[in-house]
Parts: sequence; structure tokens; C-alpha cells
Amino acid sequence: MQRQAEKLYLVDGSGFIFRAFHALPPLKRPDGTPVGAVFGFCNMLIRLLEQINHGKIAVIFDAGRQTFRQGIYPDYKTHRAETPPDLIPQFSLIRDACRAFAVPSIEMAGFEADDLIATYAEVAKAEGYEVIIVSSDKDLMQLVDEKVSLFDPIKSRPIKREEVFEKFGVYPDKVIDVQALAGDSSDNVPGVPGIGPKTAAELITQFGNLETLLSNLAAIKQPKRRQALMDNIENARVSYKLVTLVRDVPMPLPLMELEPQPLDTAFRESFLREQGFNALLARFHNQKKSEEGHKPSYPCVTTVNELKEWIQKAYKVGTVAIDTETTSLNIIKADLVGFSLAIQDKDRIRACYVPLVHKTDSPQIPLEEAISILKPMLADSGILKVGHNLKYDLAILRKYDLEVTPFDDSMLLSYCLDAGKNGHGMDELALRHLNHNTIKFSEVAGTGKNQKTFDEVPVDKATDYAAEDAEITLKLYHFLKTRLQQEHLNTVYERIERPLVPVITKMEISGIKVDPLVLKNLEEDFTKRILVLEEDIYKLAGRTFNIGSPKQVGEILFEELSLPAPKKTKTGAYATDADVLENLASQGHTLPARMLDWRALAKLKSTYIDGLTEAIQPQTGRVHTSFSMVGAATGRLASSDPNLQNIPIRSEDGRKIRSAFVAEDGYKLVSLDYSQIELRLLAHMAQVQPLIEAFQKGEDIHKITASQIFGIPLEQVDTNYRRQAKTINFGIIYGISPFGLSQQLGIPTGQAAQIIKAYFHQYPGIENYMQRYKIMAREQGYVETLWGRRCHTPGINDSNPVSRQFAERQAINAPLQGSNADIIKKAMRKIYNYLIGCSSKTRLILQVHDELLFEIPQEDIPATIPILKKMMEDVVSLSVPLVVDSGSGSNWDEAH
DNA sequence: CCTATCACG
DNA sequence: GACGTACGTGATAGGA
Repeated sequence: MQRQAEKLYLVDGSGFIFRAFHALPPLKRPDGTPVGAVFGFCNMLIRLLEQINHGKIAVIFDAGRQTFRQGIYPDYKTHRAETPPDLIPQFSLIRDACRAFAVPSIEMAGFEADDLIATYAEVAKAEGYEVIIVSSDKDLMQLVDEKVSLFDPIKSRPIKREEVFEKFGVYPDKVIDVQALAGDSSDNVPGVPGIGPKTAAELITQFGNLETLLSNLAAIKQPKRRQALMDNIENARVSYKLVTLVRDVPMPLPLMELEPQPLDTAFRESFLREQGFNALLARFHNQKKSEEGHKPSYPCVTTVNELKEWIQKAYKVGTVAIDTETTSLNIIKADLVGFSLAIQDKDRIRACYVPLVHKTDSPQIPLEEAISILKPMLADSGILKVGHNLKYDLAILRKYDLEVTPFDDSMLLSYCLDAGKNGHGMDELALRHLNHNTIKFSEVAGTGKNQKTFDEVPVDKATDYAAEDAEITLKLYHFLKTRLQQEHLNTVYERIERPLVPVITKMEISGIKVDPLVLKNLEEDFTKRILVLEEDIYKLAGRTFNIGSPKQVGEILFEELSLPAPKKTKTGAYATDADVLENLASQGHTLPARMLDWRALAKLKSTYIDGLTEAIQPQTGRVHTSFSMVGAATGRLASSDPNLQNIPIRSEDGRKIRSAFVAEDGYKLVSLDYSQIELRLLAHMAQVQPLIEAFQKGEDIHKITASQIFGIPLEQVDTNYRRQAKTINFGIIYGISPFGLSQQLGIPTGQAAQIIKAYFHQYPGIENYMQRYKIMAREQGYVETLWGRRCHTPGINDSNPVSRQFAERQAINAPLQGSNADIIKKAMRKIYNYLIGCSSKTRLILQVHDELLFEIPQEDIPATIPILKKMMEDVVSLSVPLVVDSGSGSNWDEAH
């Protein structure tokens, strides 16, 4: 029995990049880097590696454009077009991909990849290998013989003797001769002008080879062809040299070493993650899971003595990571189920889980006892407590009368470093920074309506999950804290974010009182009105349908009633948003007008009346939102479950909902909001003198803007001019475009462009501001607020102008929105300190970006408001004053 | 699960 | 000349 020959795969790396780039869709990484060819390359490589059992493999690259061939013929390959910009970053990424998959890669200065391939093929052939060249480059076809073949990686098609014949009209051993005659315009190989591939093949077949042909030119009957050949004998000989691949290039790696190397799976994963190749990642993850079997297990602490030992260790090292496990994400409903700890012990991290009230027969430390052991350590100023989203744990522990100080929060560290770049959840960060795939909550507790609460999770599973979280938290802390220092971001973290944690915790625990009766009355009122509108709408439409379905609304309006459809959504459906319906309504159509009314009421009812009623916690009679400190790329907070930062105010019916937010007996609600803060920040950061002066004088800023950009006296500014000026003032903050402004104002784009021009002219400094921040974003990938908070702007260097311009607008807006966020956060902590310092009963209960809502004992109101107002106004001294407006009342509508 | 819509600053 | 176009969020309903 004949043993099958060992295979050697030689991948034409450079060739692959060019072909894949044109053949595959222009895939982009989240940061905008093009990776289409890289993706194709990885896929191809993975398939190849799966085929190779004991075979060998190498990827060959061109080392540069200059090779010995320019010495033979200076014009060789000089016609080549500039490399497409989207291709450039992919060259080095493909080399990285080779490293990630531990495949040897080879290049040699002065020679083309093709020469190296020829050399390795020659040597391997001599040692009895079967050689497969992964490429479809015609210049490599001369190498094909019984033992050497090509494989087209994109069409997955082998190229052997017969395929070469199809291509060139001769078999591989005469390919060079044909190429020498026919030349190659893309490589600038001259050949013989007037002789193409067909004629060349014919001549070579007739004469056998180039030299025989050249010495028998007289035998050629066609006079033109004969003359062309006679005139170009030298060209043909030079071309022959150019297309002949060199088969004795020095070999950078001996044949023996062309094998897949031991794989560093962590490196491979981080590479794939970096490129956003999630499908490939998932594939390896599943593979890994099935291969690796069981993970190391953590100790489960069930006796008082063991727990005390862990606390002792914490005292010894001074830092401990802690994570609480509870029955709910809602801090009001949640009960403590257990907690995990992690401690750095010499050079390794130890972690444990302490179950407390799991539903199990196995022993657990009694809750009160564990708490009393934990308490001094949590409050000890010498022990640093580290958590991930500690805000939550703080709220839980507070229920058991536990204070936690001092602390650090790895989630906030990540936010300060990478806001706008990636998420900050532990699972994501563990994968990104530690190459660790965490146990998911759903894996231990299940999912959907069968999801267990954590006290129902078996203690052994709970231990794996919880202790791992504490361990990851500590690892992330070390990693991110180091980065924070290296990247000089201590200030934002230590002065703004970390001090805010207890403030937020307290707000969330306080909640806000909502009067269910007000909501109930509104519900009845709105339900009736919705019903009336529905009948009206069905009558106008001629039939019943689901008014809540944009699809059906589109069909009714634009198909059945044949109204003109002004625009489509990005999926191709009819757009039926308020903009569209308002337009139709203004043309006199009643149905769209009723639909708008219906939508407004339906929205208020479902989102606010029904939603808020459900959100009232029976334990407190109040609504407790959750503020995310890491949700917004700009530094803002985000509110959810329920969102209390988007309670209606702009419409009359909306304000009725606001009136359901009430103060406790004996208290009033007080709202304090920064007036025009982002525009003031713009005036300051762009140093716009006319704006600065207007703010200093306390003028009506939109009115004076109208006067200045439209060039009319202040007293002639009517409401229309003022409205336009207000719109453009906002537009500027958002990174204005003529189109955007024209849409907003309902005027032609040209007119909007005129207004913008006038604005820039009257307000010097603004264009410069915009330019500065765009450049900052381009060069650094992020922009900074007044306090140095970084807001990343992914896509800023994208080749796609749409995504690039989007990032540019972010770069303009983020410093303003973010500095606002910095200011109000500083104010919140300052006020928190003050209120604690004087044991005030005043409570900060909500933050809505530029507004703080307080619940203040009635008798304290006159004295307290001016103090709070001043604290907010004095956070920072800018070129313009910060002005805070205030209002108070028994409900939020009145307070505003 | 995604899309369209709409509530807020 | 065409392209798609104002910044940041979260909740809901419909429909695949």
C-alpha cells in the first residue's frame, strides 16, 4: 500500500488580501476599521487548518514593492494603482491573524511572495510532499505539475494542469513562454505589442518554446506579426525573465518548521474580539467548553470560623472585593441571599462564596451573625472594598444597616476609561480584558418565567457563579486602576464619579411619591378619549384596524386612501411618524390629525399611566428608579425601571401625569434647574464674545441671537425670529447641518445654510471650536469635557462619510453635554455633603440632566432654596455666569 | 428579537 | 451630483 504524500499548503497572503477585498462585502469593525478581507482570510485559514491533520502550512507575504525585478526592468509594476485606503490597515491585521492562529508567516525582502512560494514548492516537491498553493494568481500557474496544484480560496476550486490549459491555452511548462510574449499590462510586463494571449499560445504551441520561436522568425507567414516579433526580441527576453519565478530564494524558515504552532487560545480570542468577529468567537468558545470539561471550584463558606478567617485575610492585605447575591435587581424588593469575597493572596487571587439564606438543607451561617462579622470590616477605613456596580450592593447592604467605606468600583473605572467605546458589564469586561468567559446568571438561574431567584439556586452552583464574580471584580480592579493612572484619569474618577455613588444610592432608596389616585383618574379620562378617537378614526378610514401598528397605519393612509407618502423608513416601509402625520394634517386631512391625537394619548396611557402605576412599590408607596452611572457615552446618568427622566411636560395632557408626582405630607417638591447650561458652556468653551456678553447681561439669549444673526434691532425681533434663533442655538450644540436645520425650521436647505453662515459670522469662535474638537477626536479617538472626562467617538476616522460625520457631530456635542454632566454631578455631591452635615430632612430625589428635584420639609423651604441654588451656581466659575431657576409646589408640575 | 415611534434633556 | 443628515437616553407595541 502506498502511503499518501504529506501535504504542504502555501497560502499567498498578499494575493488573498487583494482578491478578498474586492470579492467580499466591505465589513467594518465597530470602530470603523475595514476588516472584510481579514474576515475572509480568517475563515479561509480556519477551513484550511481543519483539513490539515499532519500536514504543513505557511502564509507567504510580499515584503514590499521593491524587488530584484526592478533591477531587470525599472518599469516593472510601476503602473499599479494606489492601494485602496480601506485595504491598508488590513495588511498588518492579516499578519496579526497569522499570529493569532499560530500559523507561520514568511516574507523576504527583495523577492515577491511568488518567488518564495516557488522556492518552497520546489524544495517540498523534492522531499516528496504534495504542494497546494492557496491562490488563484495566474503568475503562479507556471508551478503546476503532478505534485503541485493551486487552490482558489474564494471559489473553493482546485486549479490543476487542465485548468491552466483552459486559462493559457498551453500546459504549465509553457506558461512562462506565453506570458513572455503576451506581456501583462497590470504588472507592466512589456511582452510583444500586438500579440495577446491567444496568439502567444498559438505560436508557442507551434514552435515549442520562446527561444525556438525567436530563432525561427522567418517562418512566420503574417508580415505584421513577424515584424512585431522582430522589433521586440529584447522585450520578449526581458519579459521572460520577469515572469519566471525564482526557485532558489533563501528560505527564512526551513521546511520542517512550517507547521501550525502551539495555539495560544487567549490570544486568538482577543484578536477575534478586537475585529468584532463574534460568529468565529462563538464557534471557538463552544469548542473550548466541550473540550475543557470542569472548572476549578471555589470554597463555600458555611461556618463562622471560616468566615472570620476570610475577614482576617482581608485585614492582612487591606483590599477585598465583594459582591452581594440577592433575590431581585430591584433594590426595594431585593433580599440578601449571600455574598462573595475575593482577596489577593501573594500572587494569586482567592475567592469564596458565603451562602446565607439559600433554600437548602445544607448548613449556612445565620444571617445576623454573618452581618455582625462583616460590619466592622465594611466600615473600616483601612480596608478598601472593591465592587462592580457597588451602587447596587451599597443599597442592599444599607437594608441590613451596613455602611461600606472606603470603596472602589471597577465598573466606574471602566466608564471613566472607555465611555462610548464599549459596555461596562462584568461579563463583557472579563471577556475583553481578561479573556475570561464568565458563568452567566442565566446559566445558574435559568431564563424566562422559569427563572429561579438566587436563593433557589443550589449552593454549589451559586458558589461557582458568585465567587467567580468577586474574583473577576478584583482582577478587573487591578487592571483598570493601573490604566486609570497611566492614562491620567484619576480626577474624573476620584472627584466626580466615585463620590457620586452614595448620592445615587440614596436617591434610589428615597424614591418619589406617586399618587395612584391621580393616575387612576387620568386613566379613566384617557381611556374614554382614546375610545372616542378610535371610533372617529375607523369611520374616517372606512374600516377598523390596529391604530398602534405603523404598518397598518401606512397601508390605510398611503394605499387605501392614496395619500402621498413623503418618506420611507430605512427598512422600506412607509414612515408614519409625527413629522409625516403633521404634514398631512396641515394639508387639511382629518384622519392623520386624529391619529396623532390617538398616539399621544395611547403613549401617555401605556408608558406613563399604566407603567407608573405598576412601578409604585407597595412597601414605600413610592417609585424607585434605577440610575445607570455608566449608560451614557457623554457622562450623563440614565434612568430606567422606570425611566423618570422622560416624564411628560411639553403637552397639557402630559403635564397632568407630572402632577401625579407628589411630595410627602409636610413636604413640598422643589425643582432647581440650570438655565441654558449647554449654550453657556458653548459660549465659554468656544469663547464667543457676543454670547458671553449677552449671558453676562442676563439677556433673553434667543432674542438677542435673533437680533444678531438676522441683523435686526432687538425690539423688532418677533416670535418667529426668536423661534428660529432658538432652533439654531440648539442646532449648534448638536453639530448643525444645513439640512438638519432646514428640516427643523421647515425652510429650504439653502436658506438654512445662509442662517448658519450668518451665525458663524456673528459668533466668531464657534467654527474654531468645532474644528478643534473634530481634530481632537480624529487624533485621539475621544474628546474631553472641562474636567477631562473622555467621551470616545468611534467612527471618527471611518472611510464612510455618513458614519464619519456622525462621529464628528458627537465630537462637537459631547464636550458640552459631558461638561454639563460633570457640573451637575459635582453639585449633587456638594449638596449631599451639605445636607448630611446639617442633618437636614431635605432629600435629593431625582436628577434630570440639568434639573435636580428635592423633597423639602415645608418650613425649611425659604431657607433651603437659596442655599441649594447657590451651591449649584458656584460649582465652577466660567466666563459666563451659571444661573439656576427654582420652583416649588405640592407636585412636580407645580414645582417646575 | 428587531423596528418604529415617541417621551425627556 | 448623490448620499444621508442634529446630540444623548429608555419604554412600548407590533410583528417576524
